[in-house]
Amino acid sequence: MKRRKDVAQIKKDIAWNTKELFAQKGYAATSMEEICTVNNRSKGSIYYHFKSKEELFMYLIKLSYEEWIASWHAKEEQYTTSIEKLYGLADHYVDDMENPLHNAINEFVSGQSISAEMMEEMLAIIRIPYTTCKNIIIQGMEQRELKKQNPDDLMYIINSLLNGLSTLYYELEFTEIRRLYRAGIATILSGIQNTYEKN
Amino acid sequence: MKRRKDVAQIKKDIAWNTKELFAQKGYAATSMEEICTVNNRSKGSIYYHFKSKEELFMYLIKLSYEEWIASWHAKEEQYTTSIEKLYGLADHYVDDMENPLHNAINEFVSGQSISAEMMEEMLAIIRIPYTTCKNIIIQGMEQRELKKQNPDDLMYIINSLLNGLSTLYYELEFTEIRRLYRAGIATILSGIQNTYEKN
DNA sequence: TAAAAAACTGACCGTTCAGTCTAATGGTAT
DNA sequence: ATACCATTAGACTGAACGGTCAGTTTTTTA
Repeated sequence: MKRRKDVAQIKKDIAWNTKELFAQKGYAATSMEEICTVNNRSKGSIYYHFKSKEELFMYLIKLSYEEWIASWHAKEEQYTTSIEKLYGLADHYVDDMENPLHNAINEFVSGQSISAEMMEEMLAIIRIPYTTCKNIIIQGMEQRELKKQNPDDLMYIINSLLNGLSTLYYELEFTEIRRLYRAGIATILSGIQNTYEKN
Repeated sequence: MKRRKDVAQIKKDIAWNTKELFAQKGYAATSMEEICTVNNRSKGSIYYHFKSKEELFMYLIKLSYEEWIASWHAKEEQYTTSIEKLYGLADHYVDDMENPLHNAINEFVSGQSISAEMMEEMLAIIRIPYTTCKNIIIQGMEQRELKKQNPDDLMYIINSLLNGLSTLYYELEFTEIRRLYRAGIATILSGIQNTYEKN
């Protein structure tokens, strides 16, 4: 009863092969023909495994975020303090930056033809990194490494910073970008305001 | 010798009418037919004023950023300290957030069919807010309001934070978002790390 | 007021797209 | 060997796309 090939694995392969395309060109501008090309597969084959472009995209998004959170949990164990974890999280964002599906997702959900439940599903996926960040923050406050304040606010702020830095992809070298991510965390930790009076 | 209508004004009208469309649906997913609809104009009329969809888009981007920097310069005068200006800049980002062309721009430049000089032009436009931010930072350091450090680093960090926060558009209320922008600046100013030893 | 120029229209064109259909392929069980 | 069926290939479809153009209407010119 065993199949020639593991169908689930084929679906994953197709999705991963397609990630770079969606990440670089966006959802609408990526054609099914191009998807066929990068997969060395025919249209019939792709449509045998996915009933639509939309479904393939959603599948890829889910897969990517599952991968993201899984590899973070693996990394997280090697850090102890929450401050180390914040720097580690910054690194994790950098490692993931080469294929930023973020823009494609925004384009996808902004397009009119999206059902309510799909929207809900997408929002739930997007919230994963927020939760990850929030947990670190809460730990940091419990351990008194961080000042006590609204954890949700801080979660949004740190996540926005790390997301926003990804736009430097086209402007700076990779090592420079990594340095800036860490500098961003350092800045948020220690602040930039001069505590001495002027003069 | 005066024309019935000012051609330059018509071009601007068309561009502004189209802004929301590009902002919400992205570049590729916005069709010329839709652009005609929101302008109450025929295809021929649009193409009479713009030689291509691409040109219309570039024109809109330029216009938007000119508007952005102009209205900022008007606001800036009412602030004195650089810290006030940073909060003011955050507000300015919020005011501009309803039609974020940012994603459309990313999609546009990532699409393959873009000439080198157009790419250069686009990058120059995108750099406008960076420069704006940098000037505030330099002033802040000169006035000793801010700690001395690499101004470029800080410019990238603050800009990334303000850009990144815009993705909260779909998740939070407008007043909540405005509060978070200010909280973001406050956080960067004073830092989050506890300066007391733990225990 | 007649002629020229500017502004505009919408049918039309070639191309590209997501998705469909059917025939071919090849592994597996009997 | 044969029958079966999961899988694949790629020609095909209809809709939608960006862009063009011959021709009409409106305004300016002189």
